[in-house]
Amino acid sequence: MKAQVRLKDVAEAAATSTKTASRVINGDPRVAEETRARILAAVRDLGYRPDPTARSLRKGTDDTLGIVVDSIADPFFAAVTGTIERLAIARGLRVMIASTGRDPRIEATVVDDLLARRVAGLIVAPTASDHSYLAHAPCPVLFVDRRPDGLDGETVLVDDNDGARRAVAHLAARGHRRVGYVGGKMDVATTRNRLQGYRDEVAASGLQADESLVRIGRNTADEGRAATLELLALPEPPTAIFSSNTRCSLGVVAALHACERTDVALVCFGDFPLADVLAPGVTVIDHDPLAIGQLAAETMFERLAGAPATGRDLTLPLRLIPRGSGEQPVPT
Amino acid sequence: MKAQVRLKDVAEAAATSTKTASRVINGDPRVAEETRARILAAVRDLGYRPDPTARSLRKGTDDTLGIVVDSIADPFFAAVTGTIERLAIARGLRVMIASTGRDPRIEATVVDDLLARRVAGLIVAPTASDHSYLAHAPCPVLFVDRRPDGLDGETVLVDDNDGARRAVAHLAARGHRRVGYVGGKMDVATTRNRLQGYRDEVAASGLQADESLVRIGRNTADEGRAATLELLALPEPPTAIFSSNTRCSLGVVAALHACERTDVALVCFGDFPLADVLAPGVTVIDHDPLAIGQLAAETMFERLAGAPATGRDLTLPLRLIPRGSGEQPVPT
DNA sequence: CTGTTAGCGCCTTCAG
DNA sequence: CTGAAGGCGCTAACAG
Repeated sequence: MKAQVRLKDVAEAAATSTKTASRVINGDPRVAEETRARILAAVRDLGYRPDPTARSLRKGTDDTLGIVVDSIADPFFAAVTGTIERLAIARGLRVMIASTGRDPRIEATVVDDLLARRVAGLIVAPTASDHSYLAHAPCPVLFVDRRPDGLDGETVLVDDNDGARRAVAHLAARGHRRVGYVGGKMDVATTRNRLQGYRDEVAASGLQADESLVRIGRNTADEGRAATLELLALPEPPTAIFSSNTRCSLGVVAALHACERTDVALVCFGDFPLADVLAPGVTVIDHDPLAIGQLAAETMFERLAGAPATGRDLTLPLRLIPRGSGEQPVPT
Repeated sequence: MKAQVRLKDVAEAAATSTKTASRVINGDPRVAEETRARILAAVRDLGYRPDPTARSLRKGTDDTLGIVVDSIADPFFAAVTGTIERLAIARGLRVMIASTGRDPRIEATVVDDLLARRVAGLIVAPTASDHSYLAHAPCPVLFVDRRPDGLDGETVLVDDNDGARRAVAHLAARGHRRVGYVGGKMDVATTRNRLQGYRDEVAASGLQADESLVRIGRNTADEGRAATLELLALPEPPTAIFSSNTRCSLGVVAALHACERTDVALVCFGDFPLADVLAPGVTVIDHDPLAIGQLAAETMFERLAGAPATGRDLTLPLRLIPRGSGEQPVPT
């Protein structure tokens, strides 16, 4: 491998000092035009590329954005992360992505590492645990999808409670009185808020508040499928189901189709591919991951540019998309 | 923010030199037990964490793996990347992920940047362009999904040609003579190989080789949908379709269902959620992204440990999963 | 077994 | 407008 071209080499080739070369590289205007031209020529000739590591060590900061999510393989987070990355690159920023697997200890480790690498900013989907240690982070911190515990962090999210309420209200309006709930583990705020919204609307609409209709702790399609079968096997099964996340939804849909019970009404939190192709189409509460990613990225860019954090939630709107499954009537 | 704890602080607290403290941190055995204990105590007391940037600058290498893929939002690459990341973290390695958007210039930029950051190893899904510049990379390089141009790089992939052939042969065995092809742009080797496999098998099975049946350059679900409608509108439409990638497949499936033409047989390259739930279920050639990620990660770990690259392809097996759509008979 | 010296490549003083 | 010296935090050489 050929030796690395250093700033010093550029300076020598241009018959000047490293500092002046550095000024040109960093766009400092106080350099004579002629000198600048000579240095730029040398940069081109030698193929000089600044060493980000050395720069980072010296400046104490890096042009990298840290992103911490549950799992990069989760389609929701993949879409959010992909959007942020695209916009970051367009602004000349790099991106480091790390997954937590929803483990607070792993989260602490990867966040520590990212901070040690002097990231310019940090975007985190927080797991359940105390995040007060991020109150004095040396860089802007922005949360996505969930509010952090123990800290008034600025957060980009949707109104999970309201979304769940609207889903249940939609079913209630079609006459359903027994609505099942399938959702994830309660260690995640998103899940808690959606379940709360379900319970709020069950109470508000005067639906049957039967705890045997509530199946939580289901984080995979297989668990969602199993939960659905359990609900259908109840002595008094629900006539409608609200699925609280996409992983579950894929299992719920699979179970209903496998049992040929698509007469059971269904509303899912989160859109997914082919939801509109199934028969009946799946009615969803859509929370657009691209919009979330875009708002997160733009907010972070503002913080990096010096705009102070509001500390308030940035709430994105939800859309209910009726496609058929949520409009199934109560069997007579 | 409180000042960073440096190695020097640890050394002073332990009444020794930075070099000895460094030895302890790095597990060098040639340190007296007593000194080691004193230093470890100081590390704990002060909460010392080594600075990866400084270490990287000095050592000329980093414990970070670079991953470069088309798009982190693509489910296939999300799954591959997620698997690699999980395994890397388990081995104490960090991961930097970058997307190219299939643009060779962006690829060159992000690869350059990753190399400038002294990544320990690089895993790349190459875009169309000359990759010979990676022949002398200062770290192990491994390719995934596609073979690089202009370079005998070690590559983890599946046999795209064979998979396409098997898909077409499967349809031919059911009596189909006119099989449509829907696929992506030809700038990607994967696509070229799948189209070649299609053509090879069309010839081998004596099917009708009609170029109007071939729709390439379709990289999104919408484009896949449009291509399907075009095929169905032909004076002599195909009785079966082979879809060459998942993005297309989602559009093809949507179009067939929207037109109520699920009598048209369909085999898709790449499995996707709900493929087994649709009616009929979608027959696919499955290339397991988790297995690809795992093999890539493990191969990279071997290279990092010093095992020389074989320079040969690491080919993973493909499975044809019949679910109904690929077994539709020719209408009589 | 331990410590001193000298950088890695860059940028920030502070003088010219 | 330009340059020389010093140091970011760490570790490889090379002594002791």
